[in-house]
Amino acid sequence: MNPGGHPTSGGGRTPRRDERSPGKPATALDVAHRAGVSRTAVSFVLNGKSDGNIAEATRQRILEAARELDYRPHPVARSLRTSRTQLIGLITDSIASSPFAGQLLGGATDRARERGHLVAVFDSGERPALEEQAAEEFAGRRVDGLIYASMGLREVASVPDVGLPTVLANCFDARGELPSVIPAEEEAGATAARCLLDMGHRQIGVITGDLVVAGPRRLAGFTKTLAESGVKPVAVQELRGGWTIDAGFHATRAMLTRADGQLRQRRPTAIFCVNDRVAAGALLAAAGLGLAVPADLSILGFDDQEELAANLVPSLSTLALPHREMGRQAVDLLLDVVEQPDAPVTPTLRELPSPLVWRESVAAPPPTR
Amino acid sequence: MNPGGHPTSGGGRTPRRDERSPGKPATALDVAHRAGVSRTAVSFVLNGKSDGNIAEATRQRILEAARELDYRPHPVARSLRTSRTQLIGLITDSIASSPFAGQLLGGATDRARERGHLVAVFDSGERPALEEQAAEEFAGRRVDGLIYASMGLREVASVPDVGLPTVLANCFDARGELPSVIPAEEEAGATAARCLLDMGHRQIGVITGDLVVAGPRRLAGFTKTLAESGVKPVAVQELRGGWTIDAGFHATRAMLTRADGQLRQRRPTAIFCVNDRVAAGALLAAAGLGLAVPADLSILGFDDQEELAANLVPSLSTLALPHREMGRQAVDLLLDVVEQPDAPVTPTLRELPSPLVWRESVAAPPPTR
DNA sequence: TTGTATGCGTTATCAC
DNA sequence: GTGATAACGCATACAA
Repeated sequence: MNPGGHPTSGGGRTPRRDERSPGKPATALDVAHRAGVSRTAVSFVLNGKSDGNIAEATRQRILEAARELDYRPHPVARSLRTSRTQLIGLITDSIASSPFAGQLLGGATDRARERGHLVAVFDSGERPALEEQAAEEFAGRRVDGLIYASMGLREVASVPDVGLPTVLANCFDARGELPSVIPAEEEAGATAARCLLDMGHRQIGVITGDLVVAGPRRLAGFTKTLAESGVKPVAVQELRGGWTIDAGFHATRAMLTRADGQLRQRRPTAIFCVNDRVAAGALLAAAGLGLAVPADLSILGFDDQEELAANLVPSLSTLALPHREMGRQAVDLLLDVVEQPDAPVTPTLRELPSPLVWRESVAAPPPTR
Repeated sequence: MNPGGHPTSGGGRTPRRDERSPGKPATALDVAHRAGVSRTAVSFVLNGKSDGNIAEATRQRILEAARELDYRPHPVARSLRTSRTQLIGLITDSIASSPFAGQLLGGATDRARERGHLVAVFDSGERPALEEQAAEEFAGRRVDGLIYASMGLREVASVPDVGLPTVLANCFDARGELPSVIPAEEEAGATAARCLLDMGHRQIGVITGDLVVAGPRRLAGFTKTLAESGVKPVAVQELRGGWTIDAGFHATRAMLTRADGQLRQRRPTAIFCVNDRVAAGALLAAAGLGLAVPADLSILGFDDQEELAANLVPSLSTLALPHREMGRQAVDLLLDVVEQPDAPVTPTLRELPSPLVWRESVAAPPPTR
């Protein structure tokens, strides 16, 4: 209470109460007891509400007592009282099958931790029925909010509404009512184009695919940027269905050779591929045709599928979808609304850039021709 | 709390009190009230302890009341009381970077859900310091137990001990004190061998790698099973470091051709590859050498790296590491000890089989030779 | 400025 | 069989 009091041992006989027997964490009452104050004071100090309420000396005493006792508020008791669990539910259509979803998840858990939250995850495995169920289970568990993450960018028809703050990651809802964070696909296409343009390429080919949402946007940004420099793709191949290494291989051959198997006269000096697998096929096709990459032909991939892109020879320059960052920002978006329950729900749509990952497969075009 | 104890709203209009206004979930007291019994009775019935205590009629009445009110026990309140959060903490060295970790996670969340638990995850991103921190944070959050999962099979030196039940997935501790679940690597090697043997192959090559733990075991099982049939690998290549498509390509060429580039006389009719990337390289090498797969040469991969194996031409037969099952069983192991706190901790080591995934790249050897 | 009393919703211990 | 009553640990309106 006052400096003349007994800051440390109250009685003469060292009862050693400060060393709590392990397994019995200190409670707020213990702290109050030890600091010679009430639980209220403890609560105020530890929640930063001590400003005009608690004397500085008292505050210090409480802080010290808490430290000595290694006090941590019991999260469950706190939750019961505040009706906030500091838990986020993340529902995804497939963590399991995508190498990217993990990045998103990693970003989300990281950021959540920074903001004092845990992320509980549930994988619907592409079974929409389970998503609804998962949402309800999370709601029943009183999570503070929900994140829906999809593996591929897509528009989701309906998100189960269980009365919880919800944000979308790598997807968006038709009615644009929910905050969501997605890749800026058009910009990514533009980045790819600029990369090739800046290296001096003018004869540019593109192998695209029937990607539902992302594809057209990406291609639009690509061709538009090209057009702004007065360049038109010299060749375009559209892959349907399987964007495999094999498909990339054949598409590239078709793009580079004539029917008789000879190299075309007028052929691209650079090819932009819809994804890294296709780019891998392109690499192989080039090798088969005696074209050196990147000396004779530059190849730019998409996705930064690490297991693949970094291990090819030559290693693949590509664009990395911002999965990790989507995870982080989805959490931010969500916690912002969780922590401001009264604020109006702004249907934010954040579009994140896909950074270029420079490796070996892109260089300036060959001087001649 | 309930004003006047009227089951319906006080006013004459819109009685419908049983349809709780959303946002105000029914409590156990509400149920007791509505069924005209005490909370004790409700608790007994809902926790299955009604056997000799509650009259069947009463039991039914309570059940009905609960159903009508759509009562669900408040998990936070329950946790506070039982000091069990029904939460599992999963720490992994890299969800993010591995396509497999997702499977493990999926299996874990699935099984946890079946047993009434949620899985909160944290990705240390290969930073061991963070693992300790994560463990402490989970402990502070009062999770019921911890799972450590690693991306590649390995022995872990020390697992942070935060006084929580812990099990290991896809790794094991040096002292064998912790329950853990890992792939049966030797058996997997045997399975691969038997697969090739059963198809009639006797000239068998293997491209292995310097995989720390799994490699030797797997190879041991493979060669042992071969030996039991009196077969010795006709060629063995060991890859160091990068197990890339490219490495597989060159290793396969080396295995199939002589120094002058001609096909060897005595060459394998089947090759077992350390992983699917290497197998992809083998596929390409075979194609380059004019060998048809699987007609002239069978290729068996390992890992079932889906993005790759299923999309190659021909698609790759391979062995799938039991990641999903490891996740499931890790949860089972963990919850078994969580639910039997008094039982002695048996340092179980479960070894799970890697199923063969039949696709196109393996067939009988060519008749001649 | 500090202390007191109460509620969050459950489970568990007893007397009745 | 049943029904009060006490924790669990924290936060806070309100009284001192």
